[in-house]
Amino acid sequence: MDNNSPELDTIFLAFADSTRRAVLRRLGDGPASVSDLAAPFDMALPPFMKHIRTLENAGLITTEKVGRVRTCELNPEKYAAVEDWLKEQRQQWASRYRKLDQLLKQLKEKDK
Amino acid sequence: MDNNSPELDTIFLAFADSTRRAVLRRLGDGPASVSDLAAPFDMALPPFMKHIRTLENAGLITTEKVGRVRTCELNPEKYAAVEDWLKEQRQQWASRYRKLDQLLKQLKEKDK
DNA sequence: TCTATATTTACCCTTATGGATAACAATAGC
DNA sequence: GCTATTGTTATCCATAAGGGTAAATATAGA
Repeated sequence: MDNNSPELDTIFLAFADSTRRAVLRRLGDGPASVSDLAAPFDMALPPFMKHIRTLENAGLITTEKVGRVRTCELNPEKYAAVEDWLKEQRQQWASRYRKLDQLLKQLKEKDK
Repeated sequence: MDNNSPELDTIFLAFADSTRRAVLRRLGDGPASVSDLAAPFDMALPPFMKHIRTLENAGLITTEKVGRVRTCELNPEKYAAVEDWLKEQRQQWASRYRKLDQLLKQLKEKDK
């Protein structure tokens, strides 16, 4: 993925908020309705819905409305764009900095 | 790292801009002065310096001024916070979604 | 010392973001 | 059919973000 990518903009911006990160974490346990997701937060529903829309626009979650209830679900595939970008960064460091090899190994070690 | 982390806020926000991502990419080739970094962009220096400060505040780069010239250098260690966060996300998916095992393997495969 | 270079400071402007409220659907259940 | 529940729409507000210009600073070099 090119650095000049509106997709990366929206994904990273979506990550840059603790409420949204907490929602993503919660959705890791499985799908949930908007009000269930909102419950832990001291925030009115309309602004909370904006966070949901931000996550959806970034492609990090999908939502579907059935009856009154909108159910949200994690879309882990989208994380691949971030993984790819980070991977490219690491590869570039490796090609330049010899002394960073150790760091690279440490980072990879954590993935295991 | 906790989801409720101002550090992650600043790091992800720093990533959420194509100019800043391009600067990071460039710094992967080695240290550079502010004006050298700014050269490829159709942007005045003062706003460009804001990007530099954003990256520095996030801890993604370090800068040092010697004489007239401020030299910027990548600080790859800081990327570990992001790696850790992504790793935690993946682990949570794995504990819940059986069918995501395949995706996990694909993501790890890309790291090699 | 004069001058060109490399920022830096001080403002200004427009748009985006994160929050709030109030009022409006739309559907589930009795 | 009423009523409570679950979103949604419409505004509004304050602050932050990304951009600009003009002028100041500081040092390198002739």
